[in-house]
Amino acid sequence: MDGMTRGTGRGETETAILEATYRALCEYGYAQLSVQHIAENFEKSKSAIYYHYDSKDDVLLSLLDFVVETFFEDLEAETGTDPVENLRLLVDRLVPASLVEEDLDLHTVMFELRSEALTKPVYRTKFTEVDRTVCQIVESYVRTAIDSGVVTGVDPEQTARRIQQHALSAQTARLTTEDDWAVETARDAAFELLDVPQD
Amino acid sequence: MDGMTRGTGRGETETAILEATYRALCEYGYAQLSVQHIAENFEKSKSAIYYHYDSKDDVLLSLLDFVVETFFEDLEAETGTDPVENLRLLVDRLVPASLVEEDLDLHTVMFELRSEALTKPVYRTKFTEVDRTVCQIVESYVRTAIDSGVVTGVDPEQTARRIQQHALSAQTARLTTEDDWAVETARDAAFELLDVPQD
DNA sequence: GTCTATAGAAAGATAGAC
DNA sequence: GTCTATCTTTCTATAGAC
Repeated sequence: MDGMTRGTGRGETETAILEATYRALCEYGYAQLSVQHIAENFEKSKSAIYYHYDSKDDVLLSLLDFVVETFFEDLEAETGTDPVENLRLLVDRLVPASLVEEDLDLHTVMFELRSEALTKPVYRTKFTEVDRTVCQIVESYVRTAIDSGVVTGVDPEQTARRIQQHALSAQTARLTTEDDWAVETARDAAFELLDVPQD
Repeated sequence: MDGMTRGTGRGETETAILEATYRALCEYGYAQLSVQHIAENFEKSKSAIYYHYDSKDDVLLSLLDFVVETFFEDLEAETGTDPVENLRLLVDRLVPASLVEEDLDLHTVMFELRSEALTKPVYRTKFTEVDRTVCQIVESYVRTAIDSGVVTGVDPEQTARRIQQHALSAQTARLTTEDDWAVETARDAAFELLDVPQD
């Protein structure tokens, strides 16, 4: 039994293909990505990819699910007992001041796939769900903080939506411009909404 | 002399090619775009495109300039005399509640090109400049409103940056999800920053 | 399941006539 | 400047051996 693939309906080879696609997508971007590029990041041959997936589109749709799973696993990892601290950590993960390479790659792949939502309804539906789920997670954390009495005077739903939006704009700016003040601006705004200091 | 091309260094045919590329980009998206698709939206042949441009990349880089010019022309159009009203109109153009098809296409093309900034430094540099310029424009409008005494208690630079970020997140959400509350959230937040009612 | 080899289509780009 | 025709490369996907 492979720990990485348990319960996802993906075997080891499928996972290896998706990881190769992930790396190739970081390197080339969606527009320049070919099955050959995927194969170069994969220990087996190009044909093996077609044995496990019907088409290039099929691989990329599976990658979408794979990446979204990873994103939410990272987002909800290690929760403590202090509601305000948990909220702070959540916002910090949603709008990180800086990214280690691993997280930068995840954001890059997410954004590359998101950009396909402009022309492909399946992608659009998926990212609608992603953004809704982010809002729901933030909202639940805000509600817990309110119930504990430490955070007051905020509307959980509106606050969650605004934080999600700040995360989205920070991500877009970080990945598509050279300026990093956008991330700081978004972080400041997000923490201001909660009347919670950043550290 | 053609009014549309004056001072841009583009002839009629170059402009027609860029307009065709614009339409093809809306229809197919950057990843699926081919020179053939451009030619299908163009009255002349594929070879004519190569006579006027060195390569597909060359066409798309020219489109980038073309689209950015159009964006800023639209943004700074028709200024009135009331500083607060001008500011309201500016924010309304940056974060429109809804888009007519023409503006939706412009935003779509801008976003398709922006997504290339992840892998292409030239695009990244351009969008860095775009976002900076948007901030500068908003900042100048805010300063004018402050000088007139109607808007008070805001830092022009920070406010401008936040408004630009709200515009970016609204655009991303509008183009990549099915939910439209994101746009309302961004608009509300932007107008709140100025303590100016939306209408 | 994985390989090599290749079919078949589409891509970017050019040649040469007009 | 624009055309048709074509070159060359690259792409997606498959065939058939192992």
